Amino acid sequence: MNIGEAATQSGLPAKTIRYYEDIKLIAPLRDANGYRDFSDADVHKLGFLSRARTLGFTIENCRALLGLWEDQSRASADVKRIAAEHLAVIESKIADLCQMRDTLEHLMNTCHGDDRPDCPIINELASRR
Amino acid sequence: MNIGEAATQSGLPAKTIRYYEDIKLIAPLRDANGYRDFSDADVHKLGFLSRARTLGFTIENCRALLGLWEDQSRASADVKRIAAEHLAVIESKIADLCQMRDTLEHLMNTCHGDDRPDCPIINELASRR
DNA sequence: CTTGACCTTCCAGTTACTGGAAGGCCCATG
DNA sequence: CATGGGCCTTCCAGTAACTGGAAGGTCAAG
Repeated sequence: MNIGEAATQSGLPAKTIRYYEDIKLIAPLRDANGYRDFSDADVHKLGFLSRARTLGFTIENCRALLGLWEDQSRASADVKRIAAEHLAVIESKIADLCQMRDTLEHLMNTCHGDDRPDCPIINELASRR
Repeated sequence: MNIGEAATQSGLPAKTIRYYEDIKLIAPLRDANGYRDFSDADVHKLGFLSRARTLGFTIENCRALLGLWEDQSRASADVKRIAAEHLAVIESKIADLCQMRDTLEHLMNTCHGDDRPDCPIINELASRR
């Protein structure tokens, strides 16, 4: 099938699929006219990538996971380790963002937000520490 | 003062400070030898930028906030609006990450993570939907 | 005078795409 | 048979916010 159909079926934009071929995550065949020809297996792989990316795995994580997926004899521990590392990254990001949110919320609560110039948000950012 | 001292005082790497000059967030004077010469006001501004960036404001947010900081007559509502928009972005990111975390945690709990090949994490990623 | 710590500019790379230009291919309609 | 629209192709550039490194100038100490 052509890239448009593969895009529809996998839920990934055609541009992204071409990019994934560029970085050698997939290698669809080519028709005589130069068009990419995606097999069901290719589309399945794209779906895998789409789901892994949705879970926030990096491209290099995805490359590793694809390798493990295709290695019928890999240990589930290998997969779990990648997932655990990724989970740690996610949790750390969440913690950072929550910290930001709390600080910002606090600042917002102390700022009256009217047309007067006095503003605790700016004051806090400007304060030498 | 030289860039090294400005870096120490502001907590920003010298590279980042040069970058901020590049994109016209700051405009330190120059000594006869070509070295940047940072005033206390410059360093203060760098501290402001550092704190705003720590709170996750984008560079363009920072540019706007700097403008508001230097405008003694701006309304606090202007600042609060930027902060509120930013807060919404942060909260949306947190929600996305929490979603990822929950899904990943669930998958990790169902994966025994030993040396057998069967792995629910991979299976889930591979499942056609 | 040399050494080492500074400083300068410029170029390239990072992540994961995304937009757009220029041009080829395919099918249906007039 | 021509043409138009919708596919497809490649290639180049841009995004955000730095970061690393090379090549070379400056300065203060010994």
